[in-house]
Amino acid sequence: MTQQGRREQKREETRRRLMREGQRLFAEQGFDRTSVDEIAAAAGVSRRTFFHYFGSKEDVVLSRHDDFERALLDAIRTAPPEAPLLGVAEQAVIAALGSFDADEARLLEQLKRDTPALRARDHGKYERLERSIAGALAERSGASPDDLRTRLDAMLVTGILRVGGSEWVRALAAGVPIEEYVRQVVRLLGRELSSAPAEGS
Amino acid sequence: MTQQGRREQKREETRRRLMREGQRLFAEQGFDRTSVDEIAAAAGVSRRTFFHYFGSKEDVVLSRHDDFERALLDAIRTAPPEAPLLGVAEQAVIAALGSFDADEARLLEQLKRDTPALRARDHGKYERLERSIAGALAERSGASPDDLRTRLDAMLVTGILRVGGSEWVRALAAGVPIEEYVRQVVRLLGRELSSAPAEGS
DNA sequence: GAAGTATATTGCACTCGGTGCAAAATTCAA
DNA sequence: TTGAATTTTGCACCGAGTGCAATATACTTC
Repeated sequence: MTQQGRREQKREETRRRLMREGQRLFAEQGFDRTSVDEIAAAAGVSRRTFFHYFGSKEDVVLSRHDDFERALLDAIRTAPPEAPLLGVAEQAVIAALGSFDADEARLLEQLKRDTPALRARDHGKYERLERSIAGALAERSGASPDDLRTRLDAMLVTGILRVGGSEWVRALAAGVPIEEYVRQVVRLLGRELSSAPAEGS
Repeated sequence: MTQQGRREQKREETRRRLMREGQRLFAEQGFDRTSVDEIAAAAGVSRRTFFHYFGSKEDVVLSRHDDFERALLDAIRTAPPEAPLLGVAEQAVIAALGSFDADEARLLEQLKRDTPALRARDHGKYERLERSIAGALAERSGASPDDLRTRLDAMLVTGILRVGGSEWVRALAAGVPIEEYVRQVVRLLGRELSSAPAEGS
């Protein structure tokens, strides 16, 4: 057992290099004007190898989502069973967004702003996330993940994460702490929805 | 002026044929296992021409969205200015979903269920729709479309449309009228959110 | 250290979606 | 009928993504 994890280590290293070079090129010349071949070459690796690390070009940018998805789902699962939905959402989103590098977040947000393909893929991820959240919520409540209420709840959590996250990044310059920001988002949402719709029309 | 709009008429006809054949092939063999060449051939037109009618393969299926997007946005714009958000959402979603063919909706829902690429593109459309909704809401309220509250409101409307629509299609067999269904969705949402989150944690 | 096994990397050929361009066919207005 | 506007088409091209088989590299065993 001279070196147990040299393979794994090298793999990790290559992955990082691909991400670094990818992000750099994207930032410099835009997402669309950067080809996979270019990224692979910059990372000193073959085009074919690139696809062994990332399933798509978009994943170079969006793979970070997997990290905070995990954090979010964990927070939902470990929340006290009697907590109200918005409370759970608040904690979960804070947990997810907390582990986020400011610079990287800003770049990501900017790339998403001017790259339709990236936005589409991004939303595709949110769609899958929403399903996972529905699953986690269903575990908590004992209901089915396909239950209407469960789906609506999942929709809310996802929406808070998405909109809150994006707006928070934009406000990052002001140095607002995440906790406070998310709390305000949730408060705003609660107020918006407590005004009942017209019942008779 | 023998024929004023024969061009336009023929164009419309070709478009319809492409959609019909596309939907048929998708239903028969699945979205992924149907190529653009196949659709074009079935419609008796060249592959290149296909792309003069649809920007992408997905659009063959999703172009209907444009119709009910218009209906939705119109409903938002013409809503009384003092109406509460959930009321506006309710009316708008009813208006949008009302003009929907049941069979086609079911096929679409099924295709979306087992085609990731389609789901992704679908969500991409919702993303754009959410922005449009934010714009319409901003017109009403005088706020900016980038305002946090406006964005959250737009998120809610989109979510109601998306989840409500999808669930409604699943329940179509039971013959529940749209109005009632959407109203229940909104009521459920309102109840969910009126329970305030824990303020001190 | 050498031999053998597992895994990573690579090149290659291929499919498919999508686009630019210019020529040919069609529709429309004079 | 002539000529302009527009549609259709073919063709060549790019880039993303995949399957496969060969080669190189890391790890294990003796």
